[in-house]
Amino acid sequence: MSVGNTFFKTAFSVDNVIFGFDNSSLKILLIKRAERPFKDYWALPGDLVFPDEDLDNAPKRVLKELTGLENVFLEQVATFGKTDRHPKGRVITVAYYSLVNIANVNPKAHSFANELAWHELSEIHTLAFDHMLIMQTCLQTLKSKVRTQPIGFELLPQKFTLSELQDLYEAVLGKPLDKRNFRKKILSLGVLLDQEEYQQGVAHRPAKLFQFDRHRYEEAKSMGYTFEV
Amino acid sequence: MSVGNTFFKTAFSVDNVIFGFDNSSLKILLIKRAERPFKDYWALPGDLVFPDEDLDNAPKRVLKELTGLENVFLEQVATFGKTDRHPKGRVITVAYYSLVNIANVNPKAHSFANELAWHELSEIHTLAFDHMLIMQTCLQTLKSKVRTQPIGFELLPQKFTLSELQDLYEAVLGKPLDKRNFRKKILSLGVLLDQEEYQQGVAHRPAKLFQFDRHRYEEAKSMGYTFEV
DNA sequence: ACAAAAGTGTTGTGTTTACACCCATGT
DNA sequence: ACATGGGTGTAAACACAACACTTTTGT
Repeated sequence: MSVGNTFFKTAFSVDNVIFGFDNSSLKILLIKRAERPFKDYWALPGDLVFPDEDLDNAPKRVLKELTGLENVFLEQVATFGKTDRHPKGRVITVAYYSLVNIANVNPKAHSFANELAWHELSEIHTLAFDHMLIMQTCLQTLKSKVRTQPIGFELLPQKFTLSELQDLYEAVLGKPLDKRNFRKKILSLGVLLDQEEYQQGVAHRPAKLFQFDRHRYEEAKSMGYTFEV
Repeated sequence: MSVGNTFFKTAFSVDNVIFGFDNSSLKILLIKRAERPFKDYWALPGDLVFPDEDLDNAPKRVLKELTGLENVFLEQVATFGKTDRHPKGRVITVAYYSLVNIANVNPKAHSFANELAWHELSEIHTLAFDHMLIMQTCLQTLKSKVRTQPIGFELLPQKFTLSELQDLYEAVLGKPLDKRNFRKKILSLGVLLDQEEYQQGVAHRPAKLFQFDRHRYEEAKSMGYTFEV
């Protein structure tokens, strides 16, 4: 496996599927391409990997440039490398997904050169390159991960109600869940901290607010416990 | 995302963790490196990706060169891209794993330039580069996949006994399983075809041979059914 | 006759599902 | 007073775990 010059013909990028949750729907952050190919198409935010940069750093950098966020959930999903996936040359891309709380996304970042917007998942039908496929792969990963690991919280504000959490799970899994069973299950995990605090100014019985206990959450994660919803 | 020349400094490889199962132990196929760096270390078989080759083709090519096998189970696992993972330069590598029946591996392939051998998993303690990490990541993926998808069969000969299948599961999962529960579970999936045929020449009651029903297996796979052992 | 592995059911325990009504608040 | 979503328990069905003895063959 010698590193000969003939092999430096391939470029290397990352693409980031940034999930957010708002008004009970699941969204992802897209940029509108300003250049050809696929000019004016919506696309996943991404960039080439710098030659002196660890691979995992590239999606962090992209995320921070776009949203101002650091230290959020971000995981590698898969690598896409068909020879014809980029019309301008050979570009292999590593897909990542991240989970962010939309409210925390710095709006200043939107003054970025490219047009930037949250899109509801159900309304995305075409994207540049093979980004549809990449997006669907990441969604699939999110779906299966959310059922067995407590990562849903990453998409919510610090304090949330159980109904908000349930709406989120329903949006991700794309199916309705039983309220009583959902609550029993999620509370039995012991990763929710009762804040003894309530919603205010709602035209119905105010809901209790919960926060999630990052310490117990880490324990649960490392124990690979199972959580079927 | 323009494909500028400054970015063609990175080389691109695949590495393949080839699992086999033999004498009730799980093994992987390693090559002994003939060149520096890591001369005389055991390493995962891999190669650079050709500039005009689909990424997924590269591990197929590596597998075929080494074993003579085609059309076996092969899946992408993850991509490793720390800047310092290869002492000679920047090499990003995509890890794949495959499941093969050791008996089918063409012994002629062993006349390959490099020394080639099956190693028991429990006896592998050091490998070249970051291949230990890659191997462990693939093993982890195999473990979790084998619990929920019927991929174990890929490691066995066409006809096998239920005890052989159980031995395999025990080797992969690293823990003993209850015989009666295992049989109930596996038969209830309906992916095993009773061959009405028995072992011969064994010094005990001969076991029934099963074959697995690829058709039903595909159905089960696509239905994402769950199978906890 | 003995050794070796094959084969086979039942019962208790825990988990999952299905389901309907009262409660607290704002208007 | 009414509309809105919040909050709660129980019973039936199902899945899982634990467990021991008989059968068939070769030597």
